[in-house]
Amino acid sequence: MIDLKLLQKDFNGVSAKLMRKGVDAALIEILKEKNEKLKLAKASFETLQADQNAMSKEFGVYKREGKDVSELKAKVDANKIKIAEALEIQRDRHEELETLAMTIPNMPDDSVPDGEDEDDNVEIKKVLTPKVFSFTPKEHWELAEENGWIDFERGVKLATSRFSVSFGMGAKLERALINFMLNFNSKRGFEEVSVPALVNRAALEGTGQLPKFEDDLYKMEGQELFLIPTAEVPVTNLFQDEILSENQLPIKMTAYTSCFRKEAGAAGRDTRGMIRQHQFHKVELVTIANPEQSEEVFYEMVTCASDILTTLKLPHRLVTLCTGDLGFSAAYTVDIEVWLPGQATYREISSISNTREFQARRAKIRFKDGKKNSFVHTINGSSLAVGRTLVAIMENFQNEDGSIEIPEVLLPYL
RNA sequence: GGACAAUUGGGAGAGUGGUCGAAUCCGCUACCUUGGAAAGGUAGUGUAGAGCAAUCUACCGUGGGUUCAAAUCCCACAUUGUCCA
Repeated sequence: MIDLKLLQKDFNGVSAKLMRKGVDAALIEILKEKNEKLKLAKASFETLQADQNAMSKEFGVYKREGKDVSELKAKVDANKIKIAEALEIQRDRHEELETLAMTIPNMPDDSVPDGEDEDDNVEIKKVLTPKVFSFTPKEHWELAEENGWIDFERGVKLATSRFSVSFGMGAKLERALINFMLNFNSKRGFEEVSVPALVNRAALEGTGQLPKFEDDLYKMEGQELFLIPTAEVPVTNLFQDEILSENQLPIKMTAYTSCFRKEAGAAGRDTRGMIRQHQFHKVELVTIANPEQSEEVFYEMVTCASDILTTLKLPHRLVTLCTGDLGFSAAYTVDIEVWLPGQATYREISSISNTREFQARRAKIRFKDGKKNSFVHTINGSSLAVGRTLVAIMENFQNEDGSIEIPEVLLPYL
């Protein structure tokens, strides 16, 4: 959530940053007004309540001394009505403010380039050179079917479109990749955690998926539980409402989970193959950090994800997301895009974001910062989407006859 | 599914309708003591909001209610535990 105190203090600065992310200027103005109105409402309620408390104390004294309380009671009763009214107003205003504030995205960092969409993202560097094929490389769905690794029709039969089934080596490779990545991350100091795939509303509000993006989440019938769209949600919220001690930080974690997304806004995109599925496997990295560490940890995580691809010998590039492509909670994001020869293009395989205090403020994750409590920074990133990694392996390591070389580092896991 | 019990600050744990933001112990922090440490001693130590400040407001699982006044009484819900099916 946006820092309302900062908004009051530096309205122009904050609104300039939010406007870069496409937030309507009028909305920011309204937010500020609502915040001021709430403060006023609170102040008048608190004054009345203070009077009430004082009179109540006096009441006790009167009783003890055996004095007549009827006059005092009349006063107190009258005040009570005012308090009820003031409380009502305060509640309404609080709710109004909250409703609006929760839909305002994080402020982009100054270093984030301006831009409309992914075409305006800025390449940082390329790692490994794509191999030149002596034949026309096939797309992964062809290879997957030829090798009997993935069955798209049967996925549809079992569920609906955008579901698939892996068989044999396809399934083994998925499992191998998951284990390989988790081990890789562990060696880099990320503790492995295993978390629920269903979470409640508070968790999703904490990381910013709710209230704005409910349409993209699968919700349980008759229960306030949702399937997680990413492990970022349960892992980050592990520390919801906690005050950590400074020496616990940074808390570096890695988790494998299935992820579930309705892909509501992606109708017609990537309809073939397993690039965009409703359910997919992902190994995630999450760090809860001291603000002083967060930038360093962020790059550590980017490097970690990139190194996994390098170890797998998969060519990829790093790009900085522009304002238009930046997610709701992120202050800045680096995407890693893997080379897909079949499509002759780089496709997103990982996304690492520093949300700074944004999620911490929502989820109330703080730490003892000397005498006072401060919000931590939260950084999350995919240590690779498993399905897309499998796609990359298929397309990059295909032979002319349609067979596929298995990356050496995965052999021990098969 | 049913019966009963519990839910208090970082942890343990007390709490009479008003003097309770809450005893006590542990922990933690600072200081004293020491050559240094331990032990011991002294003081401090929940969170959030408003205010220059004094100070004020809210919070004892969650949400309601009774009352001038609720951690304390009532109701509902949640969670945990024990017992029964």
